[in-house]
Amino acid sequence: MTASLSEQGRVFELAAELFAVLATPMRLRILSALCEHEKSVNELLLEIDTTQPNLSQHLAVLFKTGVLAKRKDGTQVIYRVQSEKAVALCRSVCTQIAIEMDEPDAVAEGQALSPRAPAMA
Amino acid sequence: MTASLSEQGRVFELAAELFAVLATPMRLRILSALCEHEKSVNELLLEIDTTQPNLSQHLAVLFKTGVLAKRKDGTQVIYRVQSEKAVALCRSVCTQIAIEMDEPDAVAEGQALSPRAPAMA
DNA sequence: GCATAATATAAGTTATTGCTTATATTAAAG
DNA sequence: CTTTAATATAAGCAATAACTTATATTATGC
Repeated sequence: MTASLSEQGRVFELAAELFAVLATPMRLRILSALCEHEKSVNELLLEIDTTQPNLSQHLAVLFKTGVLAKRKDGTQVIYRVQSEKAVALCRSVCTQIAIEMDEPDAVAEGQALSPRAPAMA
Repeated sequence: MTASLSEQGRVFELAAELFAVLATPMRLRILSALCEHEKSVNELLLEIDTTQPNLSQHLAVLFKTGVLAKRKDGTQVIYRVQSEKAVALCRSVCTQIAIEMDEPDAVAEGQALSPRAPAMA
């Protein structure tokens, strides 16, 4: 933290924006699914359990913020990961959380996301 | 990404929760201020430019999620960073954004948070 | 004990967000 | 052309979240 101090305010705004984009389980699920390989909306719809419009909306958010890229193939639209850095971010957080879910002991001593729930933080 | 696959759903929920906690400039500012050293609410109030209740509320969020810890000293409450991992996360994101703000060139080629705005992603 | 300083909580307001249902677009197939 | 498949957009709604103003709590100093 403690960025350049000159445009610090702007930095925090942009960082908060990025965190907000990743702050929903649906979008993390989508991102995770696309980590395997690029997929069409229909393919995603098969494994993600939501409605088509809802999926489209989330994809739009991820696209607009540069996390995903898309390409048209005939009548289909194929999405793929664009920002490897965003993926790396999610991966490290999720990995850490998964670890702490398996080790409920380490949680008690103050590195948890929540005093009760195991987490990353 | 792509966590344990067993409790993947829960992992995404917790990860999204953490991201949500960090998804506001105010809380990033607070965290940044507390990175220097622990501070009382009043001290924070001097450098953060918001109202006292608003600050208290944000501190409560950061405390409840384990990002901050607090300690009472007489009539004061002194907050400090509890989750070094959360700090590391913010630091890496903010650093990356600051770098990209200084290098508008690198942004154009698809690693930006937004097609327009420079960012982390 | 009373006044005051420091912090927290409550209540109300507004804006945003995620979801749903319904409709529009676009392209391929026939 | 017309129909159908694939995706996007629009409109509406309910829940959440951040902020404000006002009030409550708690501890200290007199």
